[in-house]
Amino acid sequence: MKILVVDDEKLLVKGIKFNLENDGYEVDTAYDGEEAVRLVSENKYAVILLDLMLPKIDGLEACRRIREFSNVPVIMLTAKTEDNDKLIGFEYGADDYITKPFNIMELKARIRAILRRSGTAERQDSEHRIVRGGIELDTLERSVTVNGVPVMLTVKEFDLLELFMRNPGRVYSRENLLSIVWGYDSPGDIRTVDVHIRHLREKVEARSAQPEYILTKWGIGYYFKQ
Amino acid sequence: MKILVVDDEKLLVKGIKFNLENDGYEVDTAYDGEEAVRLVSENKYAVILLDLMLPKIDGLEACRRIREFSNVPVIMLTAKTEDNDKLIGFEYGADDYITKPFNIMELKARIRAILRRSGTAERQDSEHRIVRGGIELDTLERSVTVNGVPVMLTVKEFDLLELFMRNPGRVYSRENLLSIVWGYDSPGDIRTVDVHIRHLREKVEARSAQPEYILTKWGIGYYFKQ
DNA sequence: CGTCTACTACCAGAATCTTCATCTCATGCT
DNA sequence: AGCATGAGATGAAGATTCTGGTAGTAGACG
Repeated sequence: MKILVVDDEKLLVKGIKFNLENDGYEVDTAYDGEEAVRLVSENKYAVILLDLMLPKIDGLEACRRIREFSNVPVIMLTAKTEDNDKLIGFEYGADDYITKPFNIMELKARIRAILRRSGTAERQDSEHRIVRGGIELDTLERSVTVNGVPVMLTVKEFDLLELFMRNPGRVYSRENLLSIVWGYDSPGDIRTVDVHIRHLREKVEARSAQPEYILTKWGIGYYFKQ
Repeated sequence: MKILVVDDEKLLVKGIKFNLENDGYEVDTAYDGEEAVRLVSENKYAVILLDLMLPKIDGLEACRRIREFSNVPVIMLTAKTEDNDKLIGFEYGADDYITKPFNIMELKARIRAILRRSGTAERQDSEHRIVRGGIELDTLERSVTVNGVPVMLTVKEFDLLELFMRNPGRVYSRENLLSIVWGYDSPGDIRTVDVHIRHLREKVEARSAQPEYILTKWGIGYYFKQ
């Protein structure tokens, strides 16, 4: 399951690569349109993430050229300003688009949607309902119940919980969480994570002082009970 | 459940494909009449959306040729100007027609109607009457009653309500709603959705300040009470 | 031309997020 | 065991973002 990430911001590319690889995808990278087209012609990708603004050949043109020989799904990464990017993207053959800045959770959701649509390898984590212990989470409804009781979560709380529940046992540092849930360009304070974890525990745990699900790995970060 | 979309406006095709795939249909595309006929001869489609103006072979001729070997339902996509398209289309074997520009809800409704008629896989959401709580919605009459009292809705209000009632609990972002209800080429402001939601609430809810049916998912969008 | 619908801009209040100070507790050392 | 240290938990306030409402304009339609 290979994904190609194309953007001239190397930092962004590295961040996305890191996160997607952690999710079990294989990730190639390119920094300009020419290289992107070449890579696509030489490899078989499940999805391509393509920035609009690129050196040499821009994203739209690259998309058009790719379409000449491949039907691989393309997700365009667009800047917020340009309202029409969406349309233009579709016109040139893109399958979806996402506006920067985005957070990794959202990007992953789009990738899952694309893979589901293209029928590629229905992975366990492409499900929109996740149940672990007494916690049930539905990403379409963005709803959560604990032992059958509905719980209202805020956006950040929900995104945190979804990430944890998709990867139980895996420990995330605060830096990881900031970059995944808050976005790659979050300048935020590291302690902010603590506060949201606390709020999440208050809503999800029976006794937030002795958490049962969202546990602390001392000196490292947080994780969801295996 | 495969659908073939044929139009030379790639933008339009992509938009339709995107939306129909999100609804769980499989979508093939073609950009001229020749390719369309070839695809139909090689695949089994539940419905074909066929533009009138096409390169190589126009829509009518393509429709006629398809009819020589297949009874697959055809919905013609016609430009607004030509009033007689309808008749001509039927004459050449089309089953329905829809004038551009249309919005996705309307297109989906036509597709559902065709599928219902052709007896293909009677899906739950192909019903034309939906009742949830005190709200009854009839897509054929485009009428709505709340606790038995008829309510007059505008086009946008009705489309919003229909979408919500077909997918209770599912949360839609404003972007989702814009692209689904407003259409593939909507340049619209995101706040417009809020205003229509408010109007809808004023007509459907007992107290629109404490909505019972059309609820807000803070930071995400709107959804219909489960 | 008048009426109805749709769209946009703007504002105030509410919900959420962030920051910071303080408290508590796990850890490692003596 | 007792203590120092630093990491995590907690509480509260300020900043920010989001929503719902008002209002006014544009556009469609008869």
